[in-house]
Amino acid sequence: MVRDVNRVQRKRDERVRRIVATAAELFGERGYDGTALEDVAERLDVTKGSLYYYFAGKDELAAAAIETLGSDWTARLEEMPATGPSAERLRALLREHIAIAVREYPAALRLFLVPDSWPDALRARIRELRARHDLVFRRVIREGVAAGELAVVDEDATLQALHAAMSQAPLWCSHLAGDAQDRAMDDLADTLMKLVRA
Amino acid sequence: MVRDVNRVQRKRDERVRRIVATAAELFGERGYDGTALEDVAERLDVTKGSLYYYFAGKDELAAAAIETLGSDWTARLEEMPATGPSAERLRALLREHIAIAVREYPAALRLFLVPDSWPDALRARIRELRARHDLVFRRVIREGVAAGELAVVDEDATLQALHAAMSQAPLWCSHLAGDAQDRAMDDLADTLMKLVRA
Amino acid sequence: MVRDVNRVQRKRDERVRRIVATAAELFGERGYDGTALEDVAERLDVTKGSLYYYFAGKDELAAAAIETLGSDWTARLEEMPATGPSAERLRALLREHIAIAVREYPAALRLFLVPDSWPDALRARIRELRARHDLVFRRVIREGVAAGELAVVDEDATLQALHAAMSQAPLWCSHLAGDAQDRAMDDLADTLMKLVRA
Amino acid sequence: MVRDVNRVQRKRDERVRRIVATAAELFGERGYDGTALEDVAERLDVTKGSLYYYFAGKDELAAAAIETLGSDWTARLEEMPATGPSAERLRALLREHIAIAVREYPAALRLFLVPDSWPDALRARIRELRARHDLVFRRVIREGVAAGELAVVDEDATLQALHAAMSQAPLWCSHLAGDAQDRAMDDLADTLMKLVRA
DNA sequence: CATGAATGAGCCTTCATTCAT
DNA sequence: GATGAATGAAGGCTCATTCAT
Repeated sequence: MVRDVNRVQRKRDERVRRIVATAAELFGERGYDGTALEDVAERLDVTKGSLYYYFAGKDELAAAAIETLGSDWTARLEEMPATGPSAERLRALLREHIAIAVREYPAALRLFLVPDSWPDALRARIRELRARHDLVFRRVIREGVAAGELAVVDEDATLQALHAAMSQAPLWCSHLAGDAQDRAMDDLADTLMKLVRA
Repeated sequence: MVRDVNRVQRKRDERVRRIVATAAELFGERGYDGTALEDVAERLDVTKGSLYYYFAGKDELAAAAIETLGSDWTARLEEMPATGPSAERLRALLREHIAIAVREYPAALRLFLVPDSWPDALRARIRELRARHDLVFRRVIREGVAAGELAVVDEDATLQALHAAMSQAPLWCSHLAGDAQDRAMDDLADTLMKLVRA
Repeated sequence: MVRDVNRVQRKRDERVRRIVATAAELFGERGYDGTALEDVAERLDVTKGSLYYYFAGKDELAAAAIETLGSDWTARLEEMPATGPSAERLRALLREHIAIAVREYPAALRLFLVPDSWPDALRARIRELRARHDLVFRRVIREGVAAGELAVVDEDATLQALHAAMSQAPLWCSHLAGDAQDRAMDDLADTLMKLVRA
Repeated sequence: MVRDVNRVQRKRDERVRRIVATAAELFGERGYDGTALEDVAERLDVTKGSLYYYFAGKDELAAAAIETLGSDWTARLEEMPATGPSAERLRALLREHIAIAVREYPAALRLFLVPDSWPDALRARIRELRARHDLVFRRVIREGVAAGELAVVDEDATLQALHAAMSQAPLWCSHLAGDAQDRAMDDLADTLMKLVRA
């Protein structure tokens, strides 16, 4: 019995996971308005109606997608090694953030930086996710500053600038390929490091 | 007679100007998809259909809005004094750009930085406008670098970062008031100047 | 005074004439639904609104256009020489009718043969015009039959068939050019003459 | 299972069939421009939007309507006995064609003979259908001519004339009833036979 | 659980018509 | 007389949402 309930539950979770992942992809690619539930359903090989069995509506699905996307992204940054000089750690974080933005969520810009186009209910949640995301960078910078390795004019302004620049990277890196793209990402990371130079 | 023609023309121009201004506001606030012609018309106290007397369609209206907004903005930056040390001139440009973004086009972000949500035909034009806009900054930086007053890791990356950060300023400055807002804008400008520090 | 009134009247008539002629052209080319008053106005280099000074609305203009077109067409056929053997006269009439249809009113089909797409008020009038038009051919045929030069299975059926075939000529002759077109029209006329062969 | 799939499919087909039939009726009655999807929906007692579940748009629905109508019609003619003297076979074909036009597709005229009012995409298809339709008659005539039983001035012109006359039959036969209508159709068929008389 | 089907609101666009100037 | 301007009613299309099966 309990076994069964668990199995059923696991199956449901797995299904929800797949739906959310697909939705995140599409919302990321095309934005909230540009993504039709039909598209999500089609990519999942189910019908539109089925989605309503798992989510109350488009907004809820979008919320879950953002949640997932934001959490995954932050998690990957949080998993990075936390030792060594602050500058090196920050450089690595920036580089990884840029790479994720360019390669995996080319339109995360829409998810994180233009919250106004999302239904009201989602905006607050987006802000929260962003704050947690922010913390990963803020901590390193703060440590670096405390240790005298880094210096900033203003912590908030610096973080805003960093995020802004990184999130827009896809807009001008996506069309590059191979080495050229890697180099562009390196250039951006190096450029941004000047913001915290002592 | 000629007077009359002129008067009529002036009146039409004025009307077109108002429509475009209103459209720019709304497109800025809600993005392309989020803005219905109905909304634009309503804010102008006319009916949807009337807009078609002046513009062939939503795209053309959006194009005009972008055009106007972009040109005005660039023009104001181009009018700034072009003498003195590069660093000072650049600082002034950044500060002015930020002020315009925050105070007048709080949602220009959507017009300039998320081109993917715009119809294909408009994206190219947006890119062009942005390029011209870009040139204002690029020129000063290049001169400064040539004169040894400034230094950049990479010109393109630097410009992208500058623009990205400035355009997003409204997202975190708009809710501040008075002095606090001024200080935040100063902080951002100062922070960004580090990107070109020799 | 009287002179003036006359002059004014003549001017008005001339203007009405031009409007109707233009409307006839366009209705002929594109049909009732496919023709916008804007188009008519534009071709006349006036504004849409002006048309309402001369006609109460689209229907009335269309009525006048049909009237004119129908009358002109019939008049041209009525002006043809009325002497000689019936067969020759009929052959000439058919040939001329086809030529007018192909060269001048390529879409008269829409005016004469599909009356259902016209507003109710116009359909009756169209039928009348067609009847008068019909008479031109009917008379010659009747004379020919009476004189034993021609023979028909049934007068009405023959006339319907003649008109139908001639009116549709544009559909398959229009795309031909020069001699080929002339030959096609001759072939059709000759073919149709078999319908009245003794 | 398979049963179910079949049942669902059959139901869908049946629905599509009804929609197409209704659309054909209305397009036939009022032409392409004169028929609003709203009208089609209303006659089917559904809402406009529902039609889009089955057809991508007005054009596609119109295409299906034409297709069905054209195919059915041609099929019925192709099924007629293909033996006996050419003249007799042709006479039978003409008579049947006229009967179908008058009794079942009184407005086919608009579908087949006024292609100019149809969107470009459909015109080509209409032409194709008409060509296939044409072939039924063309074959018999060609055989008859080869056998010396029939004679034509020009094959193309003859076929055009035949089709034109037959398709317009409804315009002047529809209002007749019973025997009178039958006689009118006979008269037309007999009249048209003169076109191929040796 | 999932599907097919249907709905209804909303959007862009066209156009005949009206009217003040 | 003519123009510029505005209106309002359609009409085509999309899509989130609902629901019976």
